[in-house]
This record gives sequence, structure tokens and C-alpha cells, in this order.
Amino acid sequence: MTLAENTFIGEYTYSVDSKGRLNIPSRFRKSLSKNDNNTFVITKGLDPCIWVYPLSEWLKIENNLRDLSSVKNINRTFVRHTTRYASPSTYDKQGRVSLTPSLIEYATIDKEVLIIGAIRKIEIWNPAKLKEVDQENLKIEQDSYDELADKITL
Amino acid sequence: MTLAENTFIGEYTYSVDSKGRLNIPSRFRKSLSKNDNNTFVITKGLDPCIWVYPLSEWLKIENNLRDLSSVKNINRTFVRHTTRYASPSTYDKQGRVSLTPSLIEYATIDKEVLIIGAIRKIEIWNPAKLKEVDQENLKIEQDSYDELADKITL
DNA sequence: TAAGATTGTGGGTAGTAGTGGGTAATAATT
DNA sequence: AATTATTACCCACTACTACCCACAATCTTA
Repeated sequence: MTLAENTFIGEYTYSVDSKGRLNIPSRFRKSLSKNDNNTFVITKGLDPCIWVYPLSEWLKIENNLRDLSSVKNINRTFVRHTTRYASPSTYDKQGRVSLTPSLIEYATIDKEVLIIGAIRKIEIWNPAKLKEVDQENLKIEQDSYDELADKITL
Repeated sequence: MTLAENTFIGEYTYSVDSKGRLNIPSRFRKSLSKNDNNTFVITKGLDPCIWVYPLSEWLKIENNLRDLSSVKNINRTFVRHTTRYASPSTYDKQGRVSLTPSLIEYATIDKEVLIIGAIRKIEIWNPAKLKEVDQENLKIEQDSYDELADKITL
């Protein structure tokens, strides 16, 4: 038994260089399915962080979006918001992808970042920002946390 | 696995020149199917923006419209509004299409525009206008938005 | 423990992409 | 038919991106 493909766990502290490039941890690259041709899709997270999907995972999302009719206003809005910040990126010979300025700004990323494996995707955080968000969540969500406990056995 | 044909994601800030020409982002041109002979169909969006379809995608829409019975008033109106502003445009050697004055006026486009990949089509926005529209949508549709987000796993 | 391989980081360079303007070919109008 | 207007093509400049090479630190293996 080995680790599952396109499944990411663990946390790393890396740095973004002056050109906006960020190394994808070697472990994560090895986990990426061969079919994905060294390509991730990088986009805005729902939290103030950057999300990185394996190409094949992203294509599943695309297919769901494709079925939404543009006659409905809410569908147009949803599709636009989901796609506009997304861009495919094949990592270079050194294993790096490049982050766009607008994403770097959105995630308030300086130089040092936290790269976190979140099973189906990878999250890129400004360490300080994550601490903030964790604090807030701690207060609010104990109830919903309990609810989750029913579904997931730890 | 590679990126899907005629599928557009990402966002670009480009400018319309004095001749009404607009560059189609290189990524989008590469994604356009070979069958489409460098041709897009440019038309009015349902939002105050311009929609740009790959030729082959547009033909599918035409076929759908063909099946709408003209007995119903709403159908006649819908067909008329969808078709009257549409015109095919092959991009030049520099990768530019030209926008008609009436479309530019409809989308209140000045010089700077936001080009957004919306899966099956490309949207061209006046950045300020999009901000406005986003604001309005934010108020009204949070519930239906969440519902959609529930169906589609991000 | 020493040699080799792997991994993260930094920087230079050639090719590509976006933009602006001029000119020829085509279409429209008088 | 002549003139004007419009369109499409061509050339040129700038900025940026992707690729390449290099190096240091860490980990692996003999």
C-alpha cells in the first residue's frame, strides 16, 4: 500500500522569490498524477489564501461549471467568480510555479509562505494571516465542529 | 491529460486601441479549436459586457435557438436579442479582433478592459462596471450562491 | 564518513506577447 | 469613374515570461 495519487498532506515553509515563483514541495510533485503533465491550476481560495489544484481535479470543477446555463444570473456570477482568478501553471525544471500579482495581493503574501496539503488541493498562506483566521474560527465554530464529528471518525 | 479545448479561464487587463481593436489573450487563442479557423463570434452579454464565443460553440447556440417556437412571445424576443448584435470576427496576425462601436457603447467600455475566461465563452468588461454589478449581486443572491457552492465541490 | 543525489533558491537570457501606428487593398458613396 | 472611408495586413518597439544554468544545503547511500 502506498499513498494515494493527487492527495496532499503536511505543511512546509517556503519562500516566494522576486519573480513571484514558488517551489512546489517535492512530496507534492511526486504525488501529482502522471496524467497531469506537471500541471496545476492556481486560483483564489474561499479563505484569504491561494488554492492549487492538480489539473485533473480542476477539470472536474470545470465540467460542473460547463453545465450551468448562462440564462440564470446567479449562474453567470458563480462561474465568473470561480474562473476569473484561475490559471494553469506547469512547474519549471526546478519544480516552481509562478503566482500572479493579483493572487499574491489577495492572500497578502510577502515572502515567507506556508504550503499546506489539504487532501484534494494545496493551500498557500501568509503564516500570520492563517494565525488570524484560526483565532477567529476558534471562537465561532465550536457547534458546527461538533456536527462534523458525527460524520468523520478520527 | 491536458487543458480542454474551447475552455477559457483566467483574467487579463488589456486595452482597446483607437481603432477598436482588442487583443485576445494568447492563452485563449491557443485554447481555441483548430476547426474554428481563428474565428470568434462577438455579441452582447446578458450582463452589461461583451461575450465572445468560439465559432463552433456559437453554432451550437444557434441550433438551440432554432428549436424555440416563434409562437411564444418570449421566445421571439429572446432569439431577437441574442442574435441581432452577433457577428463573426477572425483575429488578425497580431491576435486582435475588432469590436463594433455599438457593443463598445453597450458595455460602457473606455480603453482599459477586463477580459475574463468564463469556461464556454470570454467576457469583456469595463472594470468599474463589473465592480458595480458585483456589488449588486452580493446583496441579493447570497442564498442561491451558497446553494450552488454546495452542489459543486470546490 | 565520504561521495553522490536531491531539493530549494537565485539570477541571466532568448523568445514570445501586447501595443501602437503606417500602408495597401477593399468597399462604399457620390 | 473618382473619391472617400473602412478594413485588413505589415512592421516595429517594449515588456514580460519561460527556459536555462548555477549554487548551496540537505538527505541518501555505499
